[in-house]
Amino acid sequence: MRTVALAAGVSIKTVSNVINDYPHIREDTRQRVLEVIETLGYQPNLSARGLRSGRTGAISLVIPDLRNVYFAELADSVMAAAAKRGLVVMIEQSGGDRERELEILRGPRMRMVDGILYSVLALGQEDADLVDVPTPVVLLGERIFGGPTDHVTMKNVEAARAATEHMLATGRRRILAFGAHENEVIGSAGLRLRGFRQAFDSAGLHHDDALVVDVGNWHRGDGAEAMRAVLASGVAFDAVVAFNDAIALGAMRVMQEAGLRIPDDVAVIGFDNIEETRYSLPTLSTIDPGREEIAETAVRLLMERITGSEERIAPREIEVDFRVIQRESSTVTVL
Amino acid sequence: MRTVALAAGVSIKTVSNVINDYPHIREDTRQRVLEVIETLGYQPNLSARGLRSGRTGAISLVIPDLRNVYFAELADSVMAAAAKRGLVVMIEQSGGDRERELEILRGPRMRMVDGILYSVLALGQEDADLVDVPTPVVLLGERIFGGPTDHVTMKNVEAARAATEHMLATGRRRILAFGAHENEVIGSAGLRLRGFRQAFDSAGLHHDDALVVDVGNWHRGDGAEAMRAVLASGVAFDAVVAFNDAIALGAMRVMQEAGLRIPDDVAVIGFDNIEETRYSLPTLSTIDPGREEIAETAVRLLMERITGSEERIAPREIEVDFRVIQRESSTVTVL
DNA sequence: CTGAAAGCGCTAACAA
DNA sequence: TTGTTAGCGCTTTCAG
Repeated sequence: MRTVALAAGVSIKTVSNVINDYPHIREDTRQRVLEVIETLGYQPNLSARGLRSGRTGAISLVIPDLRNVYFAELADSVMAAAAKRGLVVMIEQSGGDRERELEILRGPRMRMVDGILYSVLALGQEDADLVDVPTPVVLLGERIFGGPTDHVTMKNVEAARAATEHMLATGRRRILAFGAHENEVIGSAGLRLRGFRQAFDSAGLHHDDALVVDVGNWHRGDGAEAMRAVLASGVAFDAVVAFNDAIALGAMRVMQEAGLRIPDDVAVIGFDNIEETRYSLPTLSTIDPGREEIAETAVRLLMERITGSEERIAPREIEVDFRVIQRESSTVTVL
Repeated sequence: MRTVALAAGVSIKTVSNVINDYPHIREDTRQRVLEVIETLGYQPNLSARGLRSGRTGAISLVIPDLRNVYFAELADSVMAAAAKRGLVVMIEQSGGDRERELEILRGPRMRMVDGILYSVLALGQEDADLVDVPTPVVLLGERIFGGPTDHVTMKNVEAARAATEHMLATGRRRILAFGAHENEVIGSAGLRLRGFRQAFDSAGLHHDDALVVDVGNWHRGDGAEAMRAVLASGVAFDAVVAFNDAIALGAMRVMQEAGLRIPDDVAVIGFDNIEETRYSLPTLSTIDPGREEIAETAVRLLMERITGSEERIAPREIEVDFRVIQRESSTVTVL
């Protein structure tokens, strides 16, 4: 920078002003400085800037696992939203492990970023206070509500209810609630099960508890395994509301192997609208959780906290809209 | 840090020594300092450290697209390898666009990291010199060989040959080379086609050029589309060697819709061993490219360049071993 | 084994 | 509109 100043015949400060688009600079001075920067190939040292200004231009995205397509797609959307604002994204994987989720939040790495998008699986409502760290945090997901930070999530209850009503509308009655977590009230599984039940209740129908299926980890293999157990148990069903796409796809595979036709014998709907649902055989009906809007909103809220003129604004809870996407797996069979 | 030094009754330098595990410190001094750090909740300022030491502890991973499962899994492996060395990873997506790939490399963001893992799709051999930037770079992928930087890749030719030989061994002869790029010599498509042809040549068999199928982008949808065209053309075939898993899966779907049985009518093998291949129906035979080893090796080489005692070592070309993974899609049908 | 002092490259406050 | 100066928090000589 000193070299640039020298070569352009101005002071260091002027160079700084040019770089930062400080408004009051004579046009020819600016041009001269820009030229010199170009010819010398000068690039600002981000560490120094970070040290001085207290801002690094990076945010962190903490997620359980990139190999999980939902989170890879979320990361993609977050990076797009961040790039629009000139931010880079550092991704940290927690593996959905509680200790690791906390460790990451407290770790020195988080000092390298201006803010944190924090998508947790293991932390729960009782950990709300632990999320209160000096760095701005925007929480994602369904594990903690009413915590000390901004929170962006989807309308889980309503979405699950809509998915279930979609199944009821096609005439199905023996519907699996596929992906429950026993005793969970809050969290994706708990909320989605609640929405599922609401659909039955308000239709004045009874739902057989034998049709509530626990699936531990919501990976494809878990869905496959759980479906095998269901088939082995001999319980009768004509539809599946799966609480995410991965387990829906795993379950579909097992049903097809067992000779069940989808949607003729069993209709299926998932959750997340991952890309693969458009290409599976049959294509999978699902809930679009508004991933891009979630990412965009989360980054926006985080930026507001970072630039922080509104220091004392209360934590905000934002619920993004969803859409029911009907595909082959829940088509009404025309006879 | 000053506060810590004060509270512990030592100098700033001593605190720094403790933090950096400088060897010659009396044990009780170290303990005292560590205690104070703990109680005060001190955390070092990474920007300042970066400014002073010239190292930030971050590396960048430049990839085309996280939504592409192969790259998401690669990113996962890279992050694991980086975490082992205390590094954090910044991911940049290029979209496989040439301008963007170059822009990223030259951008100010790259000043925030100690090194770059650079996985390009659009850049080609003729761009080799452009990759020669001051920051250490390790190149991934098949677009540039013999460039100015270290390079880690898989044995593409050999792997494609092995995949094809696997098909030949199961008695197939009308084998589609699925995913070619016309006129490409280097690059994944070119190399894999070369390996494909080698298998035929050394078996003394002729391969019908009508069975070489161009697929532009190697996304699932492209594979589906290309397979539709093949079926419409009426050309006969009994096996598919697809140059990646995504197009293999897309093609499988189309074949199944068309009533072809896999592997009975058509055997299929892909490339990449993405997780989904273990769960598709049927499960997909594939080439395991040694993703973890690629990531581990790439990070190791990069670290060597960063710590850089071996400044003048010549660029290294490393080819990682692959494995043929046989699954349902290429099982020999027992009659 | 520990302390003092310099300076990494930048921006903010103030002065001219 | 531009220049001068101080200092962000740390590591690194160099002395003790």
